[in-house]
Amino acid sequence: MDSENVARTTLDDVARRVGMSARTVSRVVNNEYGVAETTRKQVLEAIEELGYRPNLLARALITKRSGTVGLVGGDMTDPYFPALAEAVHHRVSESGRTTFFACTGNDPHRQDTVLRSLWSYAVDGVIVFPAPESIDQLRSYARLGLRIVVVDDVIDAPGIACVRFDLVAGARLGVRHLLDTGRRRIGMLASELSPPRRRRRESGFRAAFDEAGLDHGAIVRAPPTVQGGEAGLGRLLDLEPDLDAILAYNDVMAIGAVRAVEAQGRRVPDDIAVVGFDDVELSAYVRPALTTVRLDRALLSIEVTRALHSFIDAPGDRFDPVVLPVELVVRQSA
Amino acid sequence: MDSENVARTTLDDVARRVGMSARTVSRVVNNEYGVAETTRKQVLEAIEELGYRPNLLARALITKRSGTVGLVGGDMTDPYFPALAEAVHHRVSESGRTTFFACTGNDPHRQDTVLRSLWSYAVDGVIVFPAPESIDQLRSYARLGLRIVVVDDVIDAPGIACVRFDLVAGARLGVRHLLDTGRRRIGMLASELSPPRRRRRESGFRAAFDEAGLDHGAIVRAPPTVQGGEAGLGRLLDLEPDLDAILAYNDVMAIGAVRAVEAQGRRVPDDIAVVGFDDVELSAYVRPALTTVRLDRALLSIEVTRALHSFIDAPGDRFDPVVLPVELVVRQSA
DNA sequence: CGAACTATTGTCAACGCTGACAATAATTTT
DNA sequence: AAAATTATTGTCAGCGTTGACAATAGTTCG
Repeated sequence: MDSENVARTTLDDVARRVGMSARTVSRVVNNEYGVAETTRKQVLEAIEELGYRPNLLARALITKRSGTVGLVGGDMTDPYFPALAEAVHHRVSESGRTTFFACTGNDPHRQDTVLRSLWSYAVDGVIVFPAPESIDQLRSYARLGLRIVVVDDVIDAPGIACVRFDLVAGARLGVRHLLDTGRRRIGMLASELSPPRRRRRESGFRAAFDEAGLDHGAIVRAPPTVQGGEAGLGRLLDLEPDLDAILAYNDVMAIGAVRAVEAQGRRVPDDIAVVGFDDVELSAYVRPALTTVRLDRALLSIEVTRALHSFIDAPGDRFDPVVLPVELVVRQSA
Repeated sequence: MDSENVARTTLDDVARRVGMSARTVSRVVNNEYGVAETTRKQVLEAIEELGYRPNLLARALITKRSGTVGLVGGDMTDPYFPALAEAVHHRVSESGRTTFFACTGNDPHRQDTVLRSLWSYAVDGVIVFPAPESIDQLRSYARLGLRIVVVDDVIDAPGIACVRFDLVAGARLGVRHLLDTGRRRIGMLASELSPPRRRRRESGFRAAFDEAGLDHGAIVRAPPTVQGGEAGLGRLLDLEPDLDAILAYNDVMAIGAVRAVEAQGRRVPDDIAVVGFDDVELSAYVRPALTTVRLDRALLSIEVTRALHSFIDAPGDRFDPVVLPVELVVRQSA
């Protein structure tokens, strides 16, 4: 019963079986033009019988294409990721490709490992939520021929396309909503993972106050997690004890903030209003339901795969940066 | 500036640069024994200068090993998955391997595509949450030499290891807790995705009543999502209007059930108690916090990678099935 | 009927790497 | 000093495919 020595069935095996050359079998497998109908049938039968499966490694080694796409995120446990991943997968599969997901933990070193693997497996392209300080790394992979779609950053290089949300506008929207509803002591919970160049929510935050002729409130950075949100809110309150609103980096931090506020015996939104970013499913389920700046994943998945496909199908290596609109979803928390 | 024709640097390129054979360079790259220290340095320099990166495709084609592992889940948006994925990734990376994630949408056909890709890329092994009705498929991939660790199902075949939680005990635990707290009209929200052989929560549910000498309540199957939980609860109430407790397939359904109960103007747990399964992070954040049967992901990730590594490192293709213990986490919902 | 096609199949090299083993140079041993 | 040993490097084939092109058989046409 034991069967360790299961040498994979190869083209040659199938070829021998039907008394033809491997090349002909290859033609059948790839649905190429110019195979007699009778031959095709015979070959297909033999393939079935022998359980032949093409070796994609060998194929990709020659064709330099693998029919796979990589989606590289920072953190799978960020609830923003999974639904986006599903959507991307879906769109990508329409072109007959398989998507593999990987994550970097926002560590440039891990990102390098991941990209190396993907590149080396001749993926047709990757979509990356870049780890901090990894622009040069991305550039160098692009130079090696890897087609890259970068989310949420701007990198001007051949082979790299950029898709991002208009986060500055998003933050403005959030702050304006808070100002409009009478809040004045507004703090911001930012992410400590964002490198300076990517702190666009913070820019928007400041800009909104500038435009209103007001001074902006304190900005505190913490890990973009529930715990981070809780801790960050504590620090924000230390800086500004009579805070009446906060803008959070994402919904997860916002949820942490809400928890921390309530743990203090204060109420959301009565005492402190909270606005998040993302609009993950969770945000509607939580109580109070989160008011948040929606970063529409359906939209993102469309644009990101469009960029990728344009790279794959077109000969060029340029793609104009795309900026996606955002919208404020008002629920209960603000 | 344009640089489309970036032929990858190969071993030969490096070899030519230092005036040695490709084989020697290969030795350096793979840290093999028997290279002069001076040569090694020269080669490393050349590698650096030329930006050489080994072509893993070519390597894997020969060695039949790729240093990668696949984790195949049904649904990324199930919050159980991401943290498990992170944990698995972490453990796997300790052996120097990279993990790729893929999902099947619980569709056997998609699972086939995914496994074919992974197998074909010579992954060292895969961890699979199997799609329904896909046992034969898994068997056949095992026969092709793919090392498989199956979660939550039992398949007796060489090359397949099985790791699962003791869900029967889990359901019993849940029901007993409900009975102990005075509930009598207990319904169950099951998953419509589970094929009969995998309905172990349902078995446990029934068993608990048998043991108590009582008749069990209604079982309703719905999609294992928040919406599914909401809808399922509605149907359960139709069947049994004075329900006072439910056991849900997972936390996500439980959350849906809680929402539906509250939408009806009833209270959790006062009117209807709810017990879930999984213990995802979310369950502690939601209000009322969920009472749930914890399926410890840390534990699962350990066992699952242990199984995988035993396959990879050992010559055998047998691995005794592992059954993991569960525990009831009592919070507010029951 | 021979030339000119078309349809079908085959041959061979190459993709970039490593396994097996051979060759050479340097060092030790007897 | 010759033989044996070790350290270092090289040669060659082949992993399983496909691209480029050759060859053969079958058809069409003037």
